[in-house]
Amino acid sequence: MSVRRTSRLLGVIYDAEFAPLGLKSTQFSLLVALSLMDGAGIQSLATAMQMDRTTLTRNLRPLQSREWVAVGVGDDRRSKALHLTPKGRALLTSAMPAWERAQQRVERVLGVEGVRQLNETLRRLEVLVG
Amino acid sequence: MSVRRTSRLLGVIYDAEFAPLGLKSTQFSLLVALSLMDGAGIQSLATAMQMDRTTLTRNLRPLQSREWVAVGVGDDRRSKALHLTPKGRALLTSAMPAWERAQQRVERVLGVEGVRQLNETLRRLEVLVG
DNA sequence: ACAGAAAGAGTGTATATACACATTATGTCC
DNA sequence: GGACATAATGTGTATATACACTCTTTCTGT
Repeated sequence: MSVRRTSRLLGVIYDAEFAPLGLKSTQFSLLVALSLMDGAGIQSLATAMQMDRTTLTRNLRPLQSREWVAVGVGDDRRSKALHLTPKGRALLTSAMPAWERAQQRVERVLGVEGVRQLNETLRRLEVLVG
Repeated sequence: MSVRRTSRLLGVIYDAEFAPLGLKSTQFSLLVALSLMDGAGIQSLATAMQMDRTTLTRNLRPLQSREWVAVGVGDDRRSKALHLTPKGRALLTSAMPAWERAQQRVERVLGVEGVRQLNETLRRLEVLVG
């Protein structure tokens, strides 16, 4: 349960930096992923982010209504083609400093080695779940 | 975001063990806390678990409807007195082996040292927020 | 004793998460 | 080329999370 609690606490740290932009940490990570996978469908993006497909569908909604993300029809008409809008790209750019600040707050406490260990732990757990 | 993903992954691991009991990992941790703080009010339990008061209020609902937790009026009539029911206590007992199994699955992957490091990392992050 | 501050808790609203089931488009096998 | 499997998504439902606002009860200063 410690991890769960920590997840909540970290959410607070990042959200505090993002709040002035009307952005949440989960939304930020989604926008980052999208900037790296422009045109991707829902399933492939969900897989890349290791989150449930239906969760992603719903997380996209606030991003659509704020016009940060555009959802088109894919070549395969079953699928969607997700794109950052210019507005979304601009927001992401302006959010980077906030992200940096939060990141540095965490790194100052854990140290570079601590962050590395955390990621190593995460990788091992991923094996466990598949 | 690593911590957030780790939190989700661990949730999956524990929930898989608890599922046959109709129990979720968040609910388990709430029942454990309550077994240690019988008669506590909402604010004090929320503080102990480092979660938002209003979140706790709502997390109690499914536990009440399943009759695992009873909510009475406190001496101070503004406050509530939270208690595990006999049914809740029995469930908690029967859930312990499932918790052990999940715990061991994690330990087998991370090692005792890995688990120690993870807890150390989490402790440091708490300082950052708390 | 009474007015106002403060404490304990609930509700409205919005987001995040995921399982089971439904829908629609595509591919495959005779 | 049509029946059937499969793939990409969406929806219904339930839980988890938290901020802003409200309500009720208790305390406190005079």
